[in-house]
Amino acid sequence: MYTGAASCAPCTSSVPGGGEGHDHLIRKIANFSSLSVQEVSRLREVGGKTETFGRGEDIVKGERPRKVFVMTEGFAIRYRLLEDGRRQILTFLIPGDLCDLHVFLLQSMDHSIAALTPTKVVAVETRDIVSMVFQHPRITAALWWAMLQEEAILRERIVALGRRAAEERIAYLLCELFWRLEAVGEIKGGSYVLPLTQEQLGDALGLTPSYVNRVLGKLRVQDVIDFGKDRLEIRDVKRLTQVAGFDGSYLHFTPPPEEMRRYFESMEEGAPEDAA
Amino acid sequence: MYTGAASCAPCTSSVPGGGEGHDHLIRKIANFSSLSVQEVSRLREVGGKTETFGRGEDIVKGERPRKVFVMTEGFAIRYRLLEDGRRQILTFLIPGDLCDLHVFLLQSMDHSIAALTPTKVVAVETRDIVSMVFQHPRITAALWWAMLQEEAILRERIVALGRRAAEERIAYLLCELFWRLEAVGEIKGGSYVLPLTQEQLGDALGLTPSYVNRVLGKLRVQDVIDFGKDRLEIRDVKRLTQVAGFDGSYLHFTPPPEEMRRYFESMEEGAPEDAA
DNA sequence: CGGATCGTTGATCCTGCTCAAAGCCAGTGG
DNA sequence: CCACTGGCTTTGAGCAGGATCAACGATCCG
Repeated sequence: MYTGAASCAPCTSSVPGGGEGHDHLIRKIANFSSLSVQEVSRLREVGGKTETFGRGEDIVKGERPRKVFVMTEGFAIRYRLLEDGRRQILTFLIPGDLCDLHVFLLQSMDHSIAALTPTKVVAVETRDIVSMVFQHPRITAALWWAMLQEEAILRERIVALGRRAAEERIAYLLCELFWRLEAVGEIKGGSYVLPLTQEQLGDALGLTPSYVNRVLGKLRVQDVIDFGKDRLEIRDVKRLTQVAGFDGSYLHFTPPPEEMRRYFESMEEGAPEDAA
Repeated sequence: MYTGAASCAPCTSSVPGGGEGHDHLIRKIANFSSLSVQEVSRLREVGGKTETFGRGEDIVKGERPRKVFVMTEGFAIRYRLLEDGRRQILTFLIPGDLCDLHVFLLQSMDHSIAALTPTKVVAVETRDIVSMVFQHPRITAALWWAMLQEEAILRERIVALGRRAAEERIAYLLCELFWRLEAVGEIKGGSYVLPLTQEQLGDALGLTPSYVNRVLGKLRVQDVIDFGKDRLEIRDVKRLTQVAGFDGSYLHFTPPPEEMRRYFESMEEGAPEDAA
């Protein structure tokens, strides 16, 4: 069994095992379930060519999606533009995130994805994903989990936008990114790479750049965080968490219920019917 | 082939075929893909006992989810409470909606679901869903699609909360519900059942009850809508759409790309590998 | 009839927006 | 090495969309 780095607590060791492939993804999944060595290598071999995008470049435009992307390096956003130029950033994509696990069913994307920094993605053929899904229940479960997490993140954003004040929102987002980056081993000490302008932060949180600036300033003066030059330093995690009212349980970095694990394992060897 | 009511345009005929089971679900799916008669009956037989909930009752509390629910009747909300009592409504559930297609993977729910009106749901065993998924690729595709749609709705809500003004948000939500109800045949003429208080509307849109009231008043005076007594009457769809800046394409009531359809159909008869 | 819940309206306040100008780089070109 | 530029941050002054609070009507229901 490959268990990877299964803790939620700080941990900065690098991922074991070979190439540059899906290490972040595998590591992220390891927070949730343990895949067998076989499964891990099956996952690894599901790779297409690596594609590279420059800062600001669109990874997926509005049109019909063809492939699934796995982020392997960089920082990207999903976003939507309104006709009058208003922009809303929907999510941030970090290494290990799946771009569009099943959008191939759709006629068109309802939003775009752009790289904020030089970004690498592995493009996987839809067909490879689908056949893997039908062959490896445990991998399927892991991918489902990733989708669930993604959805939970969206819901949490809704809560933030609907019911939290500016300061809370900002603190919340910073907490969330901390946990997510943590889960793929991208946290060094108390800080992480955050290649965002204040305007982009605002576009994610429904705020204007100047106001974001003021709030950041306030948090800096209070020595809670220091956000500058593409890097966020968290000076006081406790305070930040508290300001945010953050509770990370929605990220579900926690193994699934025991029976479910068993159930998926039992499907591994054929007969899906005879589950305990 | 069962094609059901596959149009997006107004249509009020009732769903053909037997019992009270998953008719709304099947009808909704029919907007997107056509299932065979076999598949439809397979779907129909995946039913557990029907459970009933009264107005205001919780359907799913915070705890560990065990089953998948399919809404067959009524109107419900997913919501989250913050510690200080603030509430955010995340989504509205209408007949044909799946409650929690794969949350069984999680240790705990991060939000709750409550009935706004007397509501019926069919509780399906997780295991039945999972085995159906592995046996019927086309059904799987349909369920995936439903999940995608759900996610798109969440994203669109984020856009609304982040970047739209109060009036736009309200109009937007009303448009969305119109389309969704339309897709399951719950629109009569220009109006639909909307058993919401203004406070609940506010909780969904990040607004206070009084302000919701003012905006509704304004829209009523302008003869765009009339919202009263658990029913919304749309007086001027064009104006409403325009006020909202609504574009329904994110709901993806549109068949999937041809090759994908073929691909899933090809998997129907065994060998997942030999796709065109 | 009394009580609850919900809708309506007004007065007032404040969070966060707008607009504008000035500083601060990092990169570029001379 | 300097000047210039363009993006980003910082700060200020003023404004407004929507919040708050409070009171009063409806309506429903036992």
